[in-house]
Amino acid sequence: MSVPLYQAKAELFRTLGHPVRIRVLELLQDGPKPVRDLLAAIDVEASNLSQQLAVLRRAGMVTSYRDGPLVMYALSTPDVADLLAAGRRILGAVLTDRDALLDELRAGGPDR
Amino acid sequence: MSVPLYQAKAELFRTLGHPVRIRVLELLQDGPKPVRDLLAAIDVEASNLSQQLAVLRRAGMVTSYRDGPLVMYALSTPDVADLLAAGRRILGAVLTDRDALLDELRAGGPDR
DNA sequence: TACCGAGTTGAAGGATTTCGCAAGTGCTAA
DNA sequence: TTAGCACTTGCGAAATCCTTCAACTCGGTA
Repeated sequence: MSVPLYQAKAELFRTLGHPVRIRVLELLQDGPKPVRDLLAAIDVEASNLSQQLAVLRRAGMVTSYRDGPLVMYALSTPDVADLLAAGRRILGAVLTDRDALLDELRAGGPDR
Repeated sequence: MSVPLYQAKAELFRTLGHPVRIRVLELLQDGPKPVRDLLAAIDVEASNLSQQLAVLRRAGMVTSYRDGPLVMYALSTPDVADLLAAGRRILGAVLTDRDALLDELRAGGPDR
């Protein structure tokens, strides 16, 4: 195979590995939105947002189309929302584990 | 919360954004494994693997313990497997879309 | 036509990551 | 104690990513 599967997977996840891109995807979960709205919600420069949108477009995670004077973006497949949800679940699991460890340390662990 | 949620999410996904780390997690889905085995399966230098394992450890996605002369690694939570599965699903959706486009573009010989 | 708002693109820089080598730690057996 | 396997860590060099600025395209409107 030309691009090993595990490399394609890594690229997929790396695409999500940026705060602005995550926020865009989360905002688009509620339906298509114009760049205007994303820009108003995210606090980032227009050109920067545009660059991040381009990354998401190249990765095939969003699609865009023009609606009069506005450019609209939408998730290319609802599966993206599943992935975000799975991420939320893990984040919960991992963070509680870490907090448990922190609490253990703070309480004065078995060895010091 | 000290770190905004969307940033924590981005870090989580970025952790998965590396071929070696993806392979490690997939191999660990079948149960704990010593570094030896990972090394034999992945084709990467020992020091490099060690560094990627350290990244996964810091992110809280795997745990390690020593068993005699070997160091064992395991997924810290089975939720990680869910995330990988979700990734696989999206990859399917996104790649078929893209392949359809590619086929449309080239109508010709196999290369790359 | 000229102009303006909405987005995009290209390029430069600075910041992060990644990689391989060399050196170091831990455990076990001789 | 010495040797040796199993890993890990420190550290530059190279590759990659992120951000910003300036310039550009596209629609709508006067």
